[in-house]
Amino acid sequence: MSKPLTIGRLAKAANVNIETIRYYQRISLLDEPKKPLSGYRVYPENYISRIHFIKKAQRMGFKLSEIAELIQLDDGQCENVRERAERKRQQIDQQIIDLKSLRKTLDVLIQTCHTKGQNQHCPIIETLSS
Amino acid sequence: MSKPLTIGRLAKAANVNIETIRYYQRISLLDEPKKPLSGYRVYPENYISRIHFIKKAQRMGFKLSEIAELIQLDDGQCENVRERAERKRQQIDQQIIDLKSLRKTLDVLIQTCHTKGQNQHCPIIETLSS
DNA sequence: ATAAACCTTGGAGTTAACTCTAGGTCAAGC
DNA sequence: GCTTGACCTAGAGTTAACTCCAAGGTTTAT
Repeated sequence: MSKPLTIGRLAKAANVNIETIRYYQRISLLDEPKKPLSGYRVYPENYISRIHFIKKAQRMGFKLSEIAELIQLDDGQCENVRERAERKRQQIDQQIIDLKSLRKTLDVLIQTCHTKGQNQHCPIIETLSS
Repeated sequence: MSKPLTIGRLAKAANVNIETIRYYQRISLLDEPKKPLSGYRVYPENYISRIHFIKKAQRMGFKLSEIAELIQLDDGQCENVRERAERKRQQIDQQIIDLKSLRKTLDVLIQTCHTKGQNQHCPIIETLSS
């Protein structure tokens, strides 16, 4: 039978520092499994994907507190949860729009580089500051 | 004639704390205008949009050091600048993909809320942890 | 059965990005 | 012309998100 998922193995599997997991537990972003009477804590397998989720959301610019909120959407009653989800979705829409605009600016920059040679002053900042 | 753009007015116009501007100057993300022999520093108008740009880029998940890089793309020679821009664009593409996936998950959650009533366990985390 | 590797608790240290304070200088309005 | 609010410099303090450390207890591999 396969080895129990201790904190160290979880850290390796999820590709984070072991201390990061303890930190997430301290701020209750992750639940800490009960400590068995003797021995080490064992983590359920789905903690791996839970950490992946956190890391991905972070890369998208969410703060840990926002991620905690997202996770809570998952198990809350449907009252104003829907409203919160809708607000979050709007934020995301805006973020996508902004990123696309930045992407386009970079495209222009790259094109200018290709065709005009060096020393062209590109409109990267001006385009994005509207 | 209009009042000179001093640091305080710039802060107000760009909607940031005055100390944030001083901080950006300290880390040379913004140039500090020369201090006139007597009186206060005056900032060019385009500093307003420059700060807007910084803030927008930050909301998209760029670190200040990355933003400094983006700004430098603007006035560098074309040598490997293009390469850096292309790498950055790829990052952005991935970020857009991830955001779209998150958006979709939220949509599903919202729909489920609408149609199924409360107490449905929604797949928000599972969907995003791949 | 013992050493190497791993876990536990508690707390301290680090980095990025601000934000505030103090103690002084300057200038715009009454 | 003087007061009061804005600016200046230099440095300290704060918050989020880790990351590291010490001094022990536990497991596993040889």
